[in-house]
Amino acid sequence: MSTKFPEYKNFNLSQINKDILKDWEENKTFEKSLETREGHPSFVFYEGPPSANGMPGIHHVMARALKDIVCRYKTLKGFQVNRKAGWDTHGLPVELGVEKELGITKEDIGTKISVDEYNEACRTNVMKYTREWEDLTSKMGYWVNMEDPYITYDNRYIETLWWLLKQMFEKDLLYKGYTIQPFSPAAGTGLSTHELNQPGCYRDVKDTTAVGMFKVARDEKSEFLYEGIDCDAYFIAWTTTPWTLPSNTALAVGPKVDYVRVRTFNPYTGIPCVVILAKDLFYNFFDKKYEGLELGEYKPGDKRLTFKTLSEHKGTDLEGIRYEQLMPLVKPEGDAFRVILGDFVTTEDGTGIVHIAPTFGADDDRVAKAADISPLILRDKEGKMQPMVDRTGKFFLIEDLDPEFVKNYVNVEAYGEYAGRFVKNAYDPNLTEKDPTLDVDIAVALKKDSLAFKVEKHVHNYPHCWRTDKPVLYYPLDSWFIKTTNVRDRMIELNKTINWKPQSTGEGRFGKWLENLQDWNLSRSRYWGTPLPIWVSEDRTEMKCIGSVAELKAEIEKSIEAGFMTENILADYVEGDNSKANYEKFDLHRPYVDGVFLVSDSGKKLVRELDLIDVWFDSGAMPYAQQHYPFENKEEFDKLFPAQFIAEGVDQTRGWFFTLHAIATMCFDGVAFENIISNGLVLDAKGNKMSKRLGNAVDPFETIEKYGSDPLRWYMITNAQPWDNLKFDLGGVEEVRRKFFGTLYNTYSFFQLYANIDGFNYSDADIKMEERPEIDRWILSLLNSLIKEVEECYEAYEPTRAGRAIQNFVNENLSNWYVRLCRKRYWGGEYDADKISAYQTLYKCLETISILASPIAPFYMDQLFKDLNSVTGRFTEESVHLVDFPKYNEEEIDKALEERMDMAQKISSMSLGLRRKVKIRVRQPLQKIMIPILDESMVPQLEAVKNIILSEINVKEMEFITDTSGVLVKKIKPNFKTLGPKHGKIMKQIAAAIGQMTQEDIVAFEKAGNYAITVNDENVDLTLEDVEIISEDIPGWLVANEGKLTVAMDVNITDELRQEGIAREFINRIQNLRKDSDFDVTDKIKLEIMMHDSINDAVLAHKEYIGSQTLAVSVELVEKLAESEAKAVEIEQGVESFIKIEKVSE
RNA sequence: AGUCCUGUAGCUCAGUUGGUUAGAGCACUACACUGAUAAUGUAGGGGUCCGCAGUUCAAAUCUGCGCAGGACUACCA
Repeated sequence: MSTKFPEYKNFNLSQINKDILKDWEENKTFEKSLETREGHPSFVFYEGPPSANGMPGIHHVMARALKDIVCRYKTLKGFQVNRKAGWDTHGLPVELGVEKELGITKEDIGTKISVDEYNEACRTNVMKYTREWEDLTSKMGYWVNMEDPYITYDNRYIETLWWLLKQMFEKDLLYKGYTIQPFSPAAGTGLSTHELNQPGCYRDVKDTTAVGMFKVARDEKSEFLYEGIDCDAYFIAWTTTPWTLPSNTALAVGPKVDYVRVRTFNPYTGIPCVVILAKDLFYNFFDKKYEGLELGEYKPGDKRLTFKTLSEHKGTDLEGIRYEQLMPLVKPEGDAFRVILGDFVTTEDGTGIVHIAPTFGADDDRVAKAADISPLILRDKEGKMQPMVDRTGKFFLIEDLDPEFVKNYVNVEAYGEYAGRFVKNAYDPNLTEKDPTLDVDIAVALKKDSLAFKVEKHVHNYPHCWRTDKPVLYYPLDSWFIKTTNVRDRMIELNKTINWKPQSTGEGRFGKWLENLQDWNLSRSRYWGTPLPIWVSEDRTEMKCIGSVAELKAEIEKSIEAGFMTENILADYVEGDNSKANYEKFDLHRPYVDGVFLVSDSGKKLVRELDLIDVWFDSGAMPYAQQHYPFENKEEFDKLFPAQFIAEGVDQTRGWFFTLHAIATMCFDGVAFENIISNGLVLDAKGNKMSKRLGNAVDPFETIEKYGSDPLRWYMITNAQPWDNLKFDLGGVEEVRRKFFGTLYNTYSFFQLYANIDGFNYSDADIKMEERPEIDRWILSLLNSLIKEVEECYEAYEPTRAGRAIQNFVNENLSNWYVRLCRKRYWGGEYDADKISAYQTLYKCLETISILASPIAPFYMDQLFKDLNSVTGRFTEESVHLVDFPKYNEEEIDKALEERMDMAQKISSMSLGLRRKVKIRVRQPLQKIMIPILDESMVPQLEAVKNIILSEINVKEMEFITDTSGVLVKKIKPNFKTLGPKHGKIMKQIAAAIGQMTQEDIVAFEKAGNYAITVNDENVDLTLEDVEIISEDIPGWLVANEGKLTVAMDVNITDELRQEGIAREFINRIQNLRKDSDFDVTDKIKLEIMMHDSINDAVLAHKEYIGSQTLAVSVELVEKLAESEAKAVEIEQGVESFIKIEKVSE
């Protein structure tokens, strides 16, 4: 054990970072933090897997610091906190990265490059930055087990996913359907919302829009719309994509929207007609100017369209009314052309009646399905159902359709006009933007047939494919779904049991999302990902879902017997052997699984569905898959699930948080996590998003290298609540380094300096609390309050508050008050009980801080802990991260003491302020201050801290004035908190009445204890509780006040005081000189002072005092000093002397 | 478009159950202190608490409507 506390020449947190890291590695501290907690209750934490195909950024430090803080804290509290790292390895970003690197597109996969080669490239590429990730993890001090991470492409991981999928399959939660999804005909692929949200995808474009006229079918139901008219009635509906009009099969009206029936004329052909539209949008189509005109004043070709409102109807009145197909090119197979209700219909634009083409709009599809309306479907040569537009973006050619279908459903002549036309010119290699579009041609045709009410160009925001720059279509695509809507209510219910930080993300963002939950689209038409383990017969009547490798192996055997396969790719796999080697004998990825054909129970050949599953399923399944459950860890699973804590960015709300929750609900009917922190974004100092492109991204490696990770972590955690966005500013990191770590380091250096001189090693018994001086008991009281507060904050998952409390304690209380006031106790003098108490108290504070702050600043706090413990050996643990969290001692918390020290601080501060006002420096002693006493309890409180105040402000006496003489000028203020509830409305008058009280009134009030006033003929009885009386002034004195406290200062300087002041000036100069001469703190000196009339008396009178303060063995006043060996000093304005100091050897 | 978050000093942030002089740090200015010294303290200037309306004796705080910034989701005639 060392005898000296280590001394540092400089303070380099970056170096400490490296030293401690090395120490942790050598001593296996992380492993020990788990081993020493073996057999303790476990705290379950899940690590959300990052993808290692990109470099880690500064925002990762944020999320990981949060995780680390909680895990380290829980370890201190005695829990065993296993944390397994993981890698997210599948998915589109990986594939796109590889495509870019290899310079290929999706279409090249399987042609220019084999699927096998492609996936191999992905497998390599995805781990490209593994080393950088591991490096950052280590340097930032994030403790997580990187030795044995879970990797989502591992066959064992995939096996668990298959098992989960099979659970869902058997619960009937998997189905295949189609949805309307963004589709890029130019790229021939569907687009994920992620791709659609790339910057610049939504652009303003100018398209031809049309208002179509849908003729109301006249029957019993619609008769009221034909009442009193002599022409046809039409619903009018607007569309920005006229090419979808041939696929119209319904019209939607708003249930609460009011509609009007208007007699007018077709603006293009002048034919009389009646149109129906939303009342609110009436004037968008009819000009107010012509309101008064008679209908008959209109002549065909006129610009001024006359009109007359006939009747009003509710949206609900229109529901169910039938209309004639607008463009009868193809007949639908089922029920269609009916008015339905749509909750999304507004009267913001259009006509308040919405054209529904279920094959080309997501909303359209949804409402049509709900109302049993058929989409307009064609049948192609293979007999497959298709929308009117093929995958290249053109209307199907007649020769590509099933001839039987064409015969029965297609109006060949009418359809032929449009067959083969591209719906956007951009898709047609032969066309430019200048050529007439299909939209225009359709609009023209409608005009000609008197079926268009308005045709115009319109600018709207439309999505474009980020790869081809061409417009996107909404298009029906086949997909596998998980029926999450079946468990929606259960998910909402379970979500209420989760502790979200912040609460609003759980209730609001996540909760609302659950309420509007749609089925989870599981399919991805890609190559690198977990294959869907479903095999289907060609006629789609039979299918099998495979839930394990063993099951697949057995099924392949059957298939070989049936003659569909010749070889079992799983032949070498040994069931029950969970070793890595056994699972590396095969590959569950494409293309290998695609080559597997199975046999159905009735003997049909089964082919695998080519889809991969959504990568979010991979990560959402990590609670089970990281354990290879249920193939391994089946028995102890209740110890591994659910997580007590997870943390990720708020952007994961609909990602990881959702998939974790969904899978846990469906497969285990429980929550996957109990407490969760979702942190906000890390922005640059100006509040902009960081991006490599803009060059404003902060490099975490550089930052840690420069400052060390402690200030970085401390800054990130304490600057703002983690769920608020952080405007990251390196200046803030620097400030934290200086203000918090610098102060703490200074405090330690101070302690170390004197403790080493006195040989303090905490071997003495603890000085009893009651024997310690006031100021020690005070800082210990605060320390215990701090332990309590910090513990509560950590328990509540609020590290920000914990860090701020610690910082405040260190800066304000420990350094700025305790150490400052106690300096003299350490300096010189005997090694007595007071000094021991001082060392023990300061030591205790530093030691406790090192533990309390260790979760946030793991490096420096460990260094501090080790440095302290290296001499005292108070802990057997070698690292702060292995000890137990301190217990606070309620008995040591003394609120009265904290309060009176607070008064002492205020009085000192006011007194120093007064000195400044009259320009009397603190070194000059003054005779006394006076403090008016308003409340008898103040006297003992102030008595107790009297000496602290007097020495702090360099004043000899403190006098209390109880106002019997009436010298105090008092001020009275109403106490709104007590008066408000009692008197309510007349508060203002009461306040005014109190304000007008005279000095005599106040004195009388104080004596009697109550006071009656009359306000608005109402008698109000005031008690002393209802007011606050402070003394404001003492006439003739220099006075300051703050709150209830008032200080009056005697600023007369007697000769005696002046001499003492001069002595202190001397001491100051001598100390400076000692320091300039590089003397050691303990060196003894001989001192000679040159005489000067103004100082001689002072030096003589305080010779002893000067000597004791400057360690001078002799103090001599001399006539003359040679200039070469003496130093000139100015004691006060115009008074100069010379001093000579000389070191004396022992 | 919907949902959620944020808006307080030049900057970064506190601000308890509504209670009457709205705070801290940084930066700036001045002064002081200093054997903790590449520190430190004291004071000063600096505020439409985003706006408007409402509730209340009393609103930075509660309610409503807006505005601005951000995130996510969606994309619609």
